[in-house]
Amino acid sequence: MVTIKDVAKHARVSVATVSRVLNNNGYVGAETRKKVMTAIEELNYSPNEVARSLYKRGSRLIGLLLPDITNPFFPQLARGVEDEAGRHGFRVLLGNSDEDIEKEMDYIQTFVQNNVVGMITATNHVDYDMYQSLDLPLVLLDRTSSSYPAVYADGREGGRLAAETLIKKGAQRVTLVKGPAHVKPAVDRYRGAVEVLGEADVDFSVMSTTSYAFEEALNWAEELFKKFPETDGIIASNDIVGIAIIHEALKRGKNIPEELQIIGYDDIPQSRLSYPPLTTIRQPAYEMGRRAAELLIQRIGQPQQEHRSIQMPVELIERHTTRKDDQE
Amino acid sequence: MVTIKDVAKHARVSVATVSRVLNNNGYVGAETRKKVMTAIEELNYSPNEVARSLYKRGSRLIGLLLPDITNPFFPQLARGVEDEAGRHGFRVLLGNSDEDIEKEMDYIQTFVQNNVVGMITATNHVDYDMYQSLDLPLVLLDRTSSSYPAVYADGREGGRLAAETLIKKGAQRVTLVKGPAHVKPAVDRYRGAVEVLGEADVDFSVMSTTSYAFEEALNWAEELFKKFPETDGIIASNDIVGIAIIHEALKRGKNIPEELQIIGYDDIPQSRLSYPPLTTIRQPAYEMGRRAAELLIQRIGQPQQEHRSIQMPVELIERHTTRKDDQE
DNA sequence: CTGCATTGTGTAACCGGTTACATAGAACAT
DNA sequence: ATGTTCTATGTAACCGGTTACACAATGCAG
Repeated sequence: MVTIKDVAKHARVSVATVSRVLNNNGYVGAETRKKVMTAIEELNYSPNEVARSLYKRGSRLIGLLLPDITNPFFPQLARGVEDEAGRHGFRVLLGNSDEDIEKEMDYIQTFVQNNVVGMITATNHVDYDMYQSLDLPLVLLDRTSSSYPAVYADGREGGRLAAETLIKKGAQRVTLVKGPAHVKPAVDRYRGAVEVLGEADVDFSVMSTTSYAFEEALNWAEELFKKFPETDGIIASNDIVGIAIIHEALKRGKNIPEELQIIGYDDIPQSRLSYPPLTTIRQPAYEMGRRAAELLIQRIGQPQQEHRSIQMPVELIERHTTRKDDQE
Repeated sequence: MVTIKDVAKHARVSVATVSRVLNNNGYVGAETRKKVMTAIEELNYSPNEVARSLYKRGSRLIGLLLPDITNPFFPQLARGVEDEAGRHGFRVLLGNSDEDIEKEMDYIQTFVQNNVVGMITATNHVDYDMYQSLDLPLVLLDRTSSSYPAVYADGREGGRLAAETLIKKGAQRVTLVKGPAHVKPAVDRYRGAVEVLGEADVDFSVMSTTSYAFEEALNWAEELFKKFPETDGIIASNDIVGIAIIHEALKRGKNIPEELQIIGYDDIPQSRLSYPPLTTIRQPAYEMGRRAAELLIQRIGQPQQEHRSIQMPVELIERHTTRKDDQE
């Protein structure tokens, strides 16, 4: 490994001078600068980030904690933060918590041990000691809290929008699929939907599910049709179960959207690929990730700043699992 | 931040002693050990990984370079390596190359700057200087090379298997979708399929595509049916375009699998969710990631070892876009 | 010509760990 | 009793950077 000392020796200057040209601070003579530059070139030197980080007490790393990148909603968030972070010279240390506190704490410890300069986390547990005692810039992503800045989409509004849409399009017996109770955004959108359904002139039932896992999505769908065979409008807890429901409905010979309307949540990329393509409530995932990184980097610059949260708009993406306007 | 010095002071011993109890090496008296342990507890101390890494010239980080975690095949690889790495106390620094050499080189630099102890990479460019001059344990994932150990699935065999299956099930006019030319595994499976199709008594045509992106998948599908409306068997370049093809076929009123059979590649989780569920060639992605991490960690232990590659089996997953055996 | 500010460069302390080496007491062998 | 080995602990060098500080040369004002 070629170190700053090698460069210094090669250029016949001190390490301090090399460091100064690297960081472009302090005084360096034009002549000297050139010598150093060539030495760096010739030795193909690149500074050790670890050493720098030790002295500076801060790396160029950002910790990113997500529930599970295997769920197609999250890779988009991740790319958003990664791309924006990269644009500012930061890199991402990624952790999947699987919504498990143990893992979450482990990762946070790792982040701290590696001197990350900030953290972005999609957690339901900001109120734990672990976070409280952290004195790092921190931004919540896809989650909210009164104590930290956050970037999130309005789940309640999303839930309302889904329910309103279904009602407006003439669904009479709505089934609302409720996501896992320990996942905050899932309950937000559930509540939003219930608010609207409760006020409207429709029958509705709720089916609870306990996970978003692919493997179980088809089971939820099957269970749903067993319990509520007469339903003519389904609000899925997310696009995955939405797509699973399309599958199951088609299997049972239901006509979509004439007999049965379905509306998903998230607008993951594959929801336009289903047939019929899934109507859904879009969360701008990539953009959310990007904004979170932006916010974090801003706070790394001025940590004192009072915190600002960003609520992103949700949006109805009308595809073909809902009817063309069926005004009452 | 609480450092080893604070602990030492608090326990009235030297930093060396604290370090010795932390690492469980050297001699430490029972009494002293206890004192140190309590001090650690009381101060809630956890050692700074950066400092350790500097001295040891090696962190507990592994660099993982993937094309794009937004493509659902890769998150599974990523989880495989992450989980296995975690089991051995390693963490993952993730980079998305987008199959772009610039980005790839940037990430590699970041990895070495951060003293990663090893790298796992899905690259088509192992032969570049960047890699040659690297003296880190390195394993290829989902790619091959004669110079490095690799974990990959047999693409040629997968292509053959897909073609054989379609032929055996009675397809007469096969369309083979060829993936991007610069992605190695894509051309392997293409070649495998061509081998079999060339020998068989069927007509076949090839349609070239230049990306795996979601946004374009439907366009490829549309183009395919325009160019080859009479096809009765399609080998998709991966499951995403497979699913897009199902969509387009259904839209055009084709009966699947009676009129048209489709076979995908990868077995991403969502391919069982399509309707009809997609028959596909499975690559054991999670397991591949896991094995790659395993292999890498092994090599970190004994770097001299001559390198072993692991070829994982591909497997036909018969779902409902192919017919129940239609023996000739 | 003198004094002060500006420019250029080097020396060494520092970041927070690990470990080689020194030192000393205890245990054991002869 | 003495030498040797084992156990226990501390001191200080080291990892590869950054930067405070010291010092010298130069420029410029008065």
